[in-house]
Amino acid sequence: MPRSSLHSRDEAIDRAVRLFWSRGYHATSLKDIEQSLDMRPGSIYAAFGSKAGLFGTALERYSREMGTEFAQVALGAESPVEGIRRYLREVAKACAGAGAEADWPVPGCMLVKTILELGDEEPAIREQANQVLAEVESILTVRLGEARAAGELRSDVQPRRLARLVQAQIMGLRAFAERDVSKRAVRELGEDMGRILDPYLTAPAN
Amino acid sequence: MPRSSLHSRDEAIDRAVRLFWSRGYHATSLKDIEQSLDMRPGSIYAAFGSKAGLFGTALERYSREMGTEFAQVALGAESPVEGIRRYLREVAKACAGAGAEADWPVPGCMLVKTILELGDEEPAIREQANQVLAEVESILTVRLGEARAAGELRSDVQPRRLARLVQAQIMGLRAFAERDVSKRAVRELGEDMGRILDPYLTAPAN
DNA sequence: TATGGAATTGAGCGATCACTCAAGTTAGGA
DNA sequence: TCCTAACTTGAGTGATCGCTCAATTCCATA
Repeated sequence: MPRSSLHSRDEAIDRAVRLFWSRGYHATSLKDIEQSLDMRPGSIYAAFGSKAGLFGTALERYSREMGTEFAQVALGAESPVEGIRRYLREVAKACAGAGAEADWPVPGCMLVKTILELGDEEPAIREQANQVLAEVESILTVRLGEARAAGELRSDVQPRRLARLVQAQIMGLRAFAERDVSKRAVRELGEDMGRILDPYLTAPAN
Repeated sequence: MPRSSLHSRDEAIDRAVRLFWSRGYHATSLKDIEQSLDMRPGSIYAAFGSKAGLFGTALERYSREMGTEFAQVALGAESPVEGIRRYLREVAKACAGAGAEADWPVPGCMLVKTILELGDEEPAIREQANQVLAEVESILTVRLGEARAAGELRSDVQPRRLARLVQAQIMGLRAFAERDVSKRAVRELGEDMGRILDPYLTAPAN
């Protein structure tokens, strides 16, 4: 009976991700959103409820995509630790190539940008980002626990603690890449961060 | 002949630092500034020109204070590398204790928050933050060069490259500390980041 | 003590903010 | 071929944005 939707919700969310990811929450106006999604205020609010609602939906999509990307890169490696190293290299590459036309509009992680930008305002969104970052820590913890069980990591390694160190590497790498710095420097940094894991290995590296 | 100023410019800038540091650029309104500095719009604009001007002045003050803090902590140590390690520990401690009443209102670095928040908008401010971050890299490079010259670091260490790794540690540590995570986790992270330097030392670390 | 002038005030500027809703559009079912 | 209901539209809401400026205050000097 009804009229069908003109816009694909999927594509709208994708565009919102790029928009909020690059500009952040406050600097993105509804005018920007109307233009980028090619939707008028009424449709936007019918579909997403509010600006904060759209941001939350976009953040959820971003988290899922980043999770998939990590799984693809890391699980394709011959070992958990090598998977993390590969991921750091891939992140560095994506950071170095970031731009409007690229996969990543900016190097910085949208989750980190969110918890840095939103303090006490919009606590629901902040909590959402915190939740995802906690999940990332747990995923890394599991992978590193497997690595220890497999004998790749020293038996005295604390998986959760090392997971936090790894997560902080990713945060640091992506924040560093927002500087006005050469692509080479970013790739070298990704490489050096991978080597941080060496002292945690049972066997001496390479 | 004229009327003397009621407000201390110094104190006004200090308050602006805390305000912008915690809330960021966009989320801080002139209403907030009026309240925090106890100044009316006219006085604010007479003294600082614009909101962006005040932010720039605050960013400059922040940078100087952070530079002083690093110098005090790092130069008091027995060696350059030990100085950096001490600084990472001190940063972790400050992050863990951050809050409205503390020295640091939030853990995140104002310079990093700035380059993450401001993209193409306000390019002058972004450039200012970039400049300071480049100076920090250079300061670390010099210190690490001295460490290599003194035989503390292996002769094949590239000071600039290691400096970038260290800077990314600080960025990562302070970004991580914005998560809803225990103080203990933050302090452990600072400790673990200090140990990253071990493989770069000439003498085996204990 | 009178006064020149810097410092301060605060009402209010136009612009933009996130958001609403009545009216218009359009496809599917009867 | 209507009718109906979901979808879209865009002018317009009050609030708030960064900012201006004429009027006022009050100290340092003459």
